[in-house]
Amino acid sequence: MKPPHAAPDQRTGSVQAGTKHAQASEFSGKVDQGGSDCMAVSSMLQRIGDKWTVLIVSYLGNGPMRFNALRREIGNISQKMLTTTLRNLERDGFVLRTVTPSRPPAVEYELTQLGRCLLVPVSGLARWTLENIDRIEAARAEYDAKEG
Amino acid sequence: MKPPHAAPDQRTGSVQAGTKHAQASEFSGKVDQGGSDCMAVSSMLQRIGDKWTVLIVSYLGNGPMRFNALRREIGNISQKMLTTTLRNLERDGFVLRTVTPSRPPAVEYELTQLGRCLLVPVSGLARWTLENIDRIEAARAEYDAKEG
DNA sequence: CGGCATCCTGCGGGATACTG
DNA sequence: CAGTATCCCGCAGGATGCCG
Repeated sequence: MKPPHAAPDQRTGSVQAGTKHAQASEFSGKVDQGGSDCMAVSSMLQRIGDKWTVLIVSYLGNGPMRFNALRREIGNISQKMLTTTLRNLERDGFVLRTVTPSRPPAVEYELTQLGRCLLVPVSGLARWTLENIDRIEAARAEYDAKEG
Repeated sequence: MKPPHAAPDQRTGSVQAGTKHAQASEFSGKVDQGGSDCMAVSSMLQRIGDKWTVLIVSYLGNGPMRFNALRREIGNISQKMLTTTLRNLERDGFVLRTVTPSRPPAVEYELTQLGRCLLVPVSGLARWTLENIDRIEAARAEYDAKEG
C-alpha cells in the first residue's frame, strides 16, 4: 500500500487553502483529509458505497427486521444482493443476525452498536448531500449544456 | 411507506436530514420507491465511493495541482481514470479546470467551494473509520474464523 | 421463509497507442 | 503535457431455480 501524500516537502495533513483560495470557507472546523488516512477513507467509502449497504443500514436503523420484511421495504433488491450485503455487514460487525429455529425459520437482522454509530458520519454525509444536491445538479446541467 | 429513519441511541441521528427534496432527478437512478432521501445518500455514496474520487479530492484539498503532478502523487492511477474522474468532478462542480494555453499547455485543477466543503462530511467519515477500523477488522477476523 | 448455486450481462477500470 | 481512442478483462450484481 502506498501511503498517499508521500509528498516530501509538506506533511501538514490538513486541507490548507492554496494560494488563490486562501480565504477560509464557511466551515470552521479543520479538515484533516490529507494524510495517510485517505486510503482508509477511500476503502471505507468503497466498502459502504456499494449499491445497497447504506440503504439497508438505514432501514435497520429503525429497528430489527426480518429478511423478507427488509426485502419488501426496499422493494427492488434481488435476494441474492440482500443476502450478500447482509452477510458483509454481519462480517464487519455492523449487523447482528439472529436465527429463530421455528417452522418456517425466522431470521432477524439488527444493527450492532458499531452499526448504529456508523450512522452518525453517514448521516452527516446525508445532510450535506441534501443541502448541496441542488448546486450539484445545477453544475451538471450547466456542464452538460456546454457540451451540447 | 415509512422512510427509513435511523434512531441510534444518541441524538446524532438519522440518515435523513430533511424531507423537503421531492424531486429525484438523475440522482435517484433507476430505483424509484419511497425513501427518496435515502436514495440520494446512497447515490452520493456511490458517486464518491468509486476507486479514485475521494483520493483525488483529498490531494486537491492541498491546493491546485496540474494533471501530471496529481498523477505522480497518486502513483498508480491510469491516466484514463484520472481524466475520467477529474471530468466527473468538474461536471459535478467539485473541481475547477483551468487551461493555460502555452506550449506545452498547462492545465490546473483545484477544488471549488463546493468541493472544499465536501471534505467536511468526508473527513467526518474518515475520522470515524480511523476510530473504528480496529473493531471492524476484529469483527472480520472473528467472523472468518468461525467460517473456516 | 430464508437462503445457496448457477448463469449471464454491463460496466468499472487497466494497458496500450496515438494526437496537438 | 494533457489528453482521446481502443481493446480487454474481472467482477458487481440481476435473473432464475432448487433446497431445508
